[in-house]
Amino acid sequence: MSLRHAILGVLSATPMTGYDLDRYFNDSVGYVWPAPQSQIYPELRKMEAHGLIASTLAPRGQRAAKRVFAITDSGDAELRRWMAEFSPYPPERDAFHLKAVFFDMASPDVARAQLRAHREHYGRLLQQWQAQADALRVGHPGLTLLHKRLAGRDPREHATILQLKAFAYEGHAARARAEVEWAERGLALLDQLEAEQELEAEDSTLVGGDR
Amino acid sequence: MSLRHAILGVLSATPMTGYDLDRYFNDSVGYVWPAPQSQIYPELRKMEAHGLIASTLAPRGQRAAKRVFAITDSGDAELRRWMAEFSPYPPERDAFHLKAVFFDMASPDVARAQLRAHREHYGRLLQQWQAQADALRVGHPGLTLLHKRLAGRDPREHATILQLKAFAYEGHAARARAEVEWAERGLALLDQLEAEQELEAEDSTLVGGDR
DNA sequence: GTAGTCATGTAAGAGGTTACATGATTAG
DNA sequence: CTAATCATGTAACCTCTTACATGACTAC
Repeated sequence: MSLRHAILGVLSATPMTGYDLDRYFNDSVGYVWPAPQSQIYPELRKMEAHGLIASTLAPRGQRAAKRVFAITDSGDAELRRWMAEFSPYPPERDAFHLKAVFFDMASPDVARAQLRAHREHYGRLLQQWQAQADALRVGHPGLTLLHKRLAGRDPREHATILQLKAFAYEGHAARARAEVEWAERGLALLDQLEAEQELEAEDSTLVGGDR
Repeated sequence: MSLRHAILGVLSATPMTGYDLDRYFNDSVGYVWPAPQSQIYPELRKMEAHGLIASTLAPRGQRAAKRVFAITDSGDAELRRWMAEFSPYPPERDAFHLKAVFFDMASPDVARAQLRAHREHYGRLLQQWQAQADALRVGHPGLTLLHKRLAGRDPREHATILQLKAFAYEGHAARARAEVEWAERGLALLDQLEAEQELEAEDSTLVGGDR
């Protein structure tokens, strides 16, 4: 049910169409819950049926219309209930870490290539998340949604809200940094293990008496 | 398809029944890909149909039999192909981090309780993973599956294999540690923000001239 | 006019969760 | 004998992915 709460959270800042939500979740830098529109539109209709959100038709050009969704009191209550609830943690399942468990089945070069790709991948994510957090800390967001959210709150709260949002992004950044550092330790380990192997090979040559 | 490769990886150490795999994935400390038996048994049959594994019936007591699965050459090739392949990364989707994005919607006490629970959860995981990695580094595994795996390998490789397995567990530990540290930074931030709020409240009282 | 964006949907299928169901074997 | 473990399955349901489909609007 996390998509539902992600939508409630976003709509708590401002009303939006399904299309806007799709762009926010998947295109914008601040995406926090990636979801395809094939999931978003049906979920919006379910949420409206449950009374968590309400839609109005807004004109779009001359003939067309678009459906704008706004959070209801019931939706706001559900968001707050979820915030206070201790949600169960899903099992830790990570395809790359699974692969790492079997690195001894592959050549060092294969393992090295995998770890390099892993480092690059999380390096990119780290940059993104950290930039996002930094932008919030120094207070020049450039984020329209955040501005709308702040507009509905007491100005004395603004600094606190920015700090908390930055903290959330730093959580993603911290994870990414842990992956980068782990991959780097792995690359160093592979070098070390290969150097040891070569030493052993030399030793056995000497013991064998071939020289 | 990660369950498939998790199974191939485990069966590359020794043949097993579906029940053994279920226990390894879900009960043992070294679990790397949690999966219920309702997924394991059908997957085993599919894999056998594809020739990746082969089963033989082994006697069990007097009347019953059990089906023991062993990896085939084709399964071994598939495992190696997957090891060298660069698998796409799934989108980052984390329910707790989503919740953190909306901490400004909740009271500091609610956020604090959430972060404490988060710290405890990952603290437990960290202990588990780190203990696992440490046991491997000092070389007293106590893991039957690992012993079976080593039995099929050149003794000169044993130290290397143990180092690589320990490295894999450290990856999980590193993630857990990042979560614990992030949660602690969050708790400190909440204290700081609340202290600032109180100062502001005092200031406005003074300005208001009520004292 | 046409390309790109805005806007909203449907359908098939993979992977995962939870619950139900059954029966043999072993340990006490 | 009884409880726990061994062993193997089915069924319903949910989430997410990928692909297909349609049409209006806007900028050039």
